Amino acid sequence: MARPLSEAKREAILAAACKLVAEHGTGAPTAKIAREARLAEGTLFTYFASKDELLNQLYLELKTDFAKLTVPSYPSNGSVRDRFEHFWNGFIDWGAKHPVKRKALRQLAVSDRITQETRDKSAIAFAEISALFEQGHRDGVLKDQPQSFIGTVLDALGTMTLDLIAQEPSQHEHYRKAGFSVFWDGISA
Amino acid sequence: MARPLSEAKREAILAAACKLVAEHGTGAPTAKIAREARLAEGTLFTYFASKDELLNQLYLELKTDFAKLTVPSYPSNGSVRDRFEHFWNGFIDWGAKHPVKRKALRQLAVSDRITQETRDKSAIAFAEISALFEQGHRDGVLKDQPQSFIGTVLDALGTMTLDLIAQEPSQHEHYRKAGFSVFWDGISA
Amino acid sequence: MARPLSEAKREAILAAACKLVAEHGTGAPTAKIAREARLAEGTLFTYFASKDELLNQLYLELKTDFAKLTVPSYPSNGSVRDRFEHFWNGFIDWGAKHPVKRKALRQLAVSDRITQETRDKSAIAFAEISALFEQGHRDGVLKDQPQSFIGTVLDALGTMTLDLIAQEPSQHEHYRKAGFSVFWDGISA
Amino acid sequence: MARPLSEAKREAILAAACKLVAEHGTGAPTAKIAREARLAEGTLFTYFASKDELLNQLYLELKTDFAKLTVPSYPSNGSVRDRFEHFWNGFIDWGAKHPVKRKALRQLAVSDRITQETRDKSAIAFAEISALFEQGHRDGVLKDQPQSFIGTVLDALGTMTLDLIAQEPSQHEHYRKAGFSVFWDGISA
DNA sequence: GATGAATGAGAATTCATTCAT
DNA sequence: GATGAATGAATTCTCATTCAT
Repeated sequence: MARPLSEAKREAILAAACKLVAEHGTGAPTAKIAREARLAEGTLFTYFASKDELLNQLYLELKTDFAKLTVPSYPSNGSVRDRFEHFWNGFIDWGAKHPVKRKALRQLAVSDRITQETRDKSAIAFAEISALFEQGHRDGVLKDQPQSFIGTVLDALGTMTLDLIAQEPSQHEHYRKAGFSVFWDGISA
Repeated sequence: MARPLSEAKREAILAAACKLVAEHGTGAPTAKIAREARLAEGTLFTYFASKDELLNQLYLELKTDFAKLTVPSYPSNGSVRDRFEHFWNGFIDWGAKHPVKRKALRQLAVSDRITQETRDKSAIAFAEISALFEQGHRDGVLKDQPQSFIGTVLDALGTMTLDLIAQEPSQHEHYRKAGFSVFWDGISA
Repeated sequence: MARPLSEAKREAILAAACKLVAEHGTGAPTAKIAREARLAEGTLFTYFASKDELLNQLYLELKTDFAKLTVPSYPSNGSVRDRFEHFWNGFIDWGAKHPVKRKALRQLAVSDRITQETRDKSAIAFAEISALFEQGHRDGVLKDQPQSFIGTVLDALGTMTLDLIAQEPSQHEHYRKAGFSVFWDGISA
Repeated sequence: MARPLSEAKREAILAAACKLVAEHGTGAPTAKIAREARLAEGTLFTYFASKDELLNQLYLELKTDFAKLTVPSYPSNGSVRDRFEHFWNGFIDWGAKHPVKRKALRQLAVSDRITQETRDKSAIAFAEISALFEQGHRDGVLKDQPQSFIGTVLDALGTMTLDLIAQEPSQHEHYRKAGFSVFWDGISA
């Protein structure tokens, strides 16, 4: 290869796309994304074959990024409730710290340009918390529902909590706690 | 008057917009919306001055439609829990019956073309359930959180439940019940 | 005829067209013209078969109106110079009094929607000052040029003078006099 | 740079716009202008951000082009009258040689799409003949009027002369001479 | 690989004109 | 005759993508 694709440029494009999709939805023009990334219009297409591919990659990147920062750190000892709360707090703090990424994710989530394949792949990133769910079931502290159901509740209430925090940042801790209370009381047996 | 503006046509446009926005987001072309409504391209603009106005009206219409069908029927006697459940069931059944309207509403909700004014107006449609929240507080059966917080939880879990039903229509009743269980346990004191 | 066309409406349309063409050129929409005339969009077309016809009629009307108010009053005795000056003053005062009509006329004059036929017809309205030109020639006070040339000089300098007055209305009399001085010194032998 | 903006294409667009504006006024469609310039519709907008900008640039270009060809060549010795006549002849010959440019200029001059800023800028191009006006005043050969007035007379009579020549090209020299006679006799003391 | 000019298929919107009422 | 809704071609401008440099 004469000159390898630069990872830095790839990430600059994704970062730019994230910002513009958050602000203007998936209709954000590729030309603006390229400019925001300080690249020429055409260069974007050597890194992503099409806008759809860029959007799908971005979705994946954001989901993975979120999983990476949230999942690994939770304490493997402690009660199931504590571990869920630890996870919840990571979830909320990540989202509150990266409002732009969250907004972009919301836009992408409702777009028909994100394929089912991409959505499926992104779910894998969360596979690692499965262990937590399983233990919860074994211990009988969770309602008798499939993991996917509880995961969905988590996502819905987490998203909601982040929206509330986005509107009133000063109430960050209050909403984080209130949200977890609803979550835990809602899903525990 | 030569020919009065036809309410039927206005509604045909809204119905067409609903369908296409549900499928393709707010980027759905006005020309396609008009064709779907069996009208000429230009006619759309005698009913709605601009695409933005159409989108905002559609949002309002869907929210109001939803409120109209859901809100009024709940029994004014019975326990707070029963009344919440009755409301929840109306919410879920409406959404399950009108998946297209729901999808359109989700698209519109994240679009920056829906003004704050429109969002505020649409909130008024739900004013009538306030009484239910208030009684819940007076009776001490709800957690000590502002109405808006509980309303948001309701919306988040309701949306989630509808998404689950959309994926597995045969599990309609199961998810409706499971969703309410999470909701009630999550918000009751 | 069940109901004869109303002369008042015809004139309302012409007046409205005059105003809007003056402001926005011949691109002024017929719908706006109709509204300005307090008529329905369609009504305009029972008075004028097409926009082009309206524009041509307007051109003719304005030219004729101008001729009617300017031409007839000049004194048939007096020197050729005095009579020219009298005519000039009528010309300028009409134009200064009707700036909207003048602006409309300028827009129409450069438009390719005004046919040669209309332009020719409008020239006829000025036939009556021919006598003045002829006498001027006979008396040898005018340069040896065809009437049309001197008429054109008159039009050019008159238009110029009116533009200057439009810019500085307070200098009306000054410019009227200065303009005539250029005209007369320019065309007299 | 990948491919630099081509000056040739810019000029092709201006030339095409000139031709079509001369023929059909400022309403000439950008699509036709692009086609006339043998470019794709969209390409026009990489050279001019909007139709208004194109129109304003065209106005400026034509005025400047005219000034460049007319102004510089006049002899700095000789009588004021001779120098004015030299200038006049340049003016007329340019206009007669470029009837399309002249027609376009007339259309643009009455259009409200040409901003005051553009008009002011274009006036600067003529700053160089100021010296001629000033000397004329010092020598007392001109009527006691501001430069702008005499400049306006020049423009009005020049335009008129060119219109006459456009109608009868064979009389070019006759009208050029007759026009100057009116101008000089009209403005000299 | 990087650049950005070139492309042309849409996009929203306007408008002269027609015609049902 | 009057009305104004209906029409759809035309208009300006945008944008994903290509490709010459």
